[in-house]
Amino acid sequence: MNVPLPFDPIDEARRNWTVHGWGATDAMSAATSITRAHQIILHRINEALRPLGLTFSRFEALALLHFSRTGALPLGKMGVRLMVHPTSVTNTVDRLETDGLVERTPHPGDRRTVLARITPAGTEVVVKAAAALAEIEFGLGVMPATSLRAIDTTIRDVRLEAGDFLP
Amino acid sequence: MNVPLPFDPIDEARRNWTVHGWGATDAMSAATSITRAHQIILHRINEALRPLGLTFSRFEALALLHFSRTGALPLGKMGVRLMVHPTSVTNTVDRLETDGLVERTPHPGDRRTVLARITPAGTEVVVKAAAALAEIEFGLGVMPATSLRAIDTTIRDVRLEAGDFLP
DNA sequence: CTCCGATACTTGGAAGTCCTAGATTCTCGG
DNA sequence: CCGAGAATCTAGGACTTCCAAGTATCGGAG
Repeated sequence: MNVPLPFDPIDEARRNWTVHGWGATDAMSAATSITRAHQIILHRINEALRPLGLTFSRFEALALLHFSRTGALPLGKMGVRLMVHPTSVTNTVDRLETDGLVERTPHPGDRRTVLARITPAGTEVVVKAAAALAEIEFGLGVMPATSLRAIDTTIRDVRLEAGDFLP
Repeated sequence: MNVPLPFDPIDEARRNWTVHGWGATDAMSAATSITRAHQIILHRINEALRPLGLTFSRFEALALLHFSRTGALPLGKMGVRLMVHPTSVTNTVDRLETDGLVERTPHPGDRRTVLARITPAGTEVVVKAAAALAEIEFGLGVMPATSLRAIDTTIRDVRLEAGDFLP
């Protein structure tokens, strides 16, 4: 399988970065860590969802619809809420529709807008998927609750500064 | 442009998650935050590298070669050090080679192995790119040094548990 | 010395993300 | 009321990542 390195590759990068005088070492290290963390948890999450025929992004879209009052939302609004590009939503909804978990319906009153509506099959799957993800704790089982909260709080500043939402 | 939401979408997800009794709310929140943070910094980094004709993954590969004693490494070793799949390295080196920033050379003594060697053009570009990234602080300029360190330390546990390296 | 499993890389395919560029449809100011 | 600009979605392309399979090579067991 995957043999672990005898040293931490990010520590090694820090050393090299410092030796070469490239600056912003802490930021480099944090950015690399976040990238790797994303990779690890995404892999674990998708592994847990595979038996259900879902991926993380499709699950997120499905959960958003499930949470909505009427079970339907305009694609554009979904993109904003999920913080992804509009074309990604089109792609995601395409797949979900192919699998019968969502259906597109016209918006009454605005013919530009398309609504995605979760189907009964979609509801059934999203509930199972949520249980599967809670089971593996989103791949973050080793992290104590205080660390999880700390990550949240710290990253909130970045999201805020990036203009995701108002204070 | 991108109008900020009047509320934090991750907070909203926490509420929904809790109301539905889906469990592991803190883990869900942290996983979503990490995903979003990755998205934000990757976008900023690639923006800063675009004028140089690089992407983040290509920069990482180039920097690794630049740091190596001889300027050349087997592709397999690069994959382990960069913590990505072997086929991703093949892809990345393909692009870098097309742009004349690295060249493939045979390994003396093992004909299975292919070495990627950084070229003078590659060296020139990677130094400029490092300066550009330090300039924008890897998209993490808002984060104080203590937060950057905290992120690092916390995520180290996840990477360790994922088998990235030995303690 | 030969054979067969392990290693190293590449190919082809599936997913996801984003961007640029259309085609519709709505809205509001003149 | 009508036309220009804004808003909404889709199409096509670039990029990354991964997986599954295939080819070539090495190296140790018998």
